[in-house]
Amino acid sequence: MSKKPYYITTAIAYTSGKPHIGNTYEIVLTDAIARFKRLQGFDVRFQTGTDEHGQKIEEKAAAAGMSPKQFVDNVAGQIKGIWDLMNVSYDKFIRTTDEEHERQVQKIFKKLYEQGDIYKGSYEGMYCTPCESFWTPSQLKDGKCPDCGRSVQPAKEEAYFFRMSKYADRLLQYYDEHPEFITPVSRKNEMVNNFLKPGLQDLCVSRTSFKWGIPVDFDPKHVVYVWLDALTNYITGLGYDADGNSGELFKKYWPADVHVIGKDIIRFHTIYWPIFLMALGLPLPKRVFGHPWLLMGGDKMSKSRGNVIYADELVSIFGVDAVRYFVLNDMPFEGDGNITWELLCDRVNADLANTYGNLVSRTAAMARKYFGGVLRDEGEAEPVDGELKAMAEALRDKVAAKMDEFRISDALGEIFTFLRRCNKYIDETAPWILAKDESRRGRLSTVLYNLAESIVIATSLLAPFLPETAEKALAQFGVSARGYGELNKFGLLAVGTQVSAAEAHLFERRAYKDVEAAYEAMHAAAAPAKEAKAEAKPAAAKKHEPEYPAEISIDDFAKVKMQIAEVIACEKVEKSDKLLKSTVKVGDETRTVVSGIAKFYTPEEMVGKKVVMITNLKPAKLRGILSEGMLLCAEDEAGNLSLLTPEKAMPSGSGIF
RNA sequence: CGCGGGGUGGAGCAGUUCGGUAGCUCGUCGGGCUCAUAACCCGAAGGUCGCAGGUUCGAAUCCUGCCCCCGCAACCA
Repeated sequence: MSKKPYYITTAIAYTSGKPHIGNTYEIVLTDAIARFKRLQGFDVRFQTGTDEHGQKIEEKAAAAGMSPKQFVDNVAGQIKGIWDLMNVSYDKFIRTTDEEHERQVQKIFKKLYEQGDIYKGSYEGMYCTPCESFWTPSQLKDGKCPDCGRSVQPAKEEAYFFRMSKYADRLLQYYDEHPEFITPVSRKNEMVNNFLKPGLQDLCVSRTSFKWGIPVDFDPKHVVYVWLDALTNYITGLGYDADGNSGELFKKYWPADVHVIGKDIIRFHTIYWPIFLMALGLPLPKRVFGHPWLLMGGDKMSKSRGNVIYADELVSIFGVDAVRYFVLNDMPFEGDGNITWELLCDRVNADLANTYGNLVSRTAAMARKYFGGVLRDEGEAEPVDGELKAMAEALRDKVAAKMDEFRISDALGEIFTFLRRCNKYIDETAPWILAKDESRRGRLSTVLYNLAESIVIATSLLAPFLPETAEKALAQFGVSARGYGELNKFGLLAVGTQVSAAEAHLFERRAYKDVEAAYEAMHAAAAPAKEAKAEAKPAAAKKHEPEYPAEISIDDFAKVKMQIAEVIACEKVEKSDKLLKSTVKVGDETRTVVSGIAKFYTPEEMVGKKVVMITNLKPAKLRGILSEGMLLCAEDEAGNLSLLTPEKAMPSGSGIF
């Protein structure tokens, strides 16, 4: 009997930086599903990888003084390192810079072009240079830019487009015939109502404004734009060939059983990707699972700190499986999940250490103490045993049912409900009392056997989620994981099995205080002065990490003209929570500056301040107001801002060197 | 009228599709037990299910309006 193939993928990670715990969640989630499917006997292929092209990477690489390729090699290495750290059992790690992928993307592009699905067109419209925006004639106000009111010029940018509308009906039909295609189903209506019903726009699939991408081979000033490049990884990674010479893997595994992705890119996976596949004449994936996001809880943990948490930091404090457990267990099926240090401690202590770890220790300890570590079963059953056995035998299918719906947290819940039942069984049978009575030795042996057997079953089911721990736990009982086919039967543990003589705790309880201290210690080395206010916002902390070149010349510095400016008037910008519009005097000149400091300064206190301003910055419009410069601020880790002011009174207009 | 998600005992969540005694974990309090990682077991307190209307014999669940929070977007020169 040959195993049924099961192809599962994650979205490929964008190589613009180190992935945080939220990104890591997706891969762990997918890994748990993949491992569970393997346990169930499927021939699983699990693919993940990195998305490495695009303007943003081109820019980041330049800022870091590297070539784009060096840059992505470095980040892809980091990402792979974290996936490996998390014990992710992927079969293929694809990179969009892989030669074979690039070659196939070019072929696919050409094929779609030749069959008329892709056509050459252009963005067209009236262009406002300062705003860097295109406008349609109907958007213009009196023939001028609706934002800044200045004149616009007709402009055009050449690009290739994909004819989406042609396939819309077929796609809707596919949705109808495959109600499970979009999971959770609630997202389906969103797609239909927002994108399909109003009529699909053609999708731009090439760019000329940057170079770091896969060139269109018959028109090399274009590079293939992200989605056609990224999405096709799912087939190129299997050896798909656009000329019809696809490899064995592709024949075996395509179409995918499930694409696991973040809910933000559901649209691309449930509209554009199926349509690309239709155009290529390929079957569509069976399912797309859009999981929610993991958010860093608002600063609920005492003194706040920067909010971005990385998987490797968590692992160094809690261990791999505790982190896996947390993200798998605490992520709701639909709504976004929260992560806080307190919740993490809570989970590790209550579930992993107390319920599970302690159950394993106390069972093993009793086996050692009462029977020298040998598990026997003298068959003295009592009615209490029945409930335990029935629950154990039903567990496998309950877990599987939850897993089929991707309800990971519920699946774990089933296992832990059973583990709690095991703890209760110990109370009901009170082995320490049986041990005092020589005539109850037989009963005692049966109780311990039942416990060990229950642990083996539960642990075997836990293995896809906590692979390392499961191995350790089973080793305690001198056995290896039980096959799926036997997991619904109670009583298969061999009599005479020897429990390991060494005591071992699966998980240690963690005090919140200690965890906090450990985290601080870890950061003390990297960032000495880290103190934050409760208002710290993750975005603020993250955004201000410009990647500076190692050094610049004095000429670079000389380009920036900074002067003292005096604020003579200031008001809040309407409909903005961050912006203040200031009128400043620089020498004899009066200028308007818009600054994102409303959270830290009131308009009243701004007036009269002498501040440092960049006066030769290209003007830009913010909220429709032209800002003619920039006020310099210092920003701490928490995102708190402080304006820079001269230390002694200086006249406005003074230069700064 | 930008888009979306959410408001259920102190905390985190389930339940809302197809209305019918409000459920789980943690925490708190009380009790039990001692094999075990101050663990485990039992019991209790604690909820106007955001607000206001409506439909209904009956609404957390359906309808209408409103309030609040959070993402995204806009925007932080």
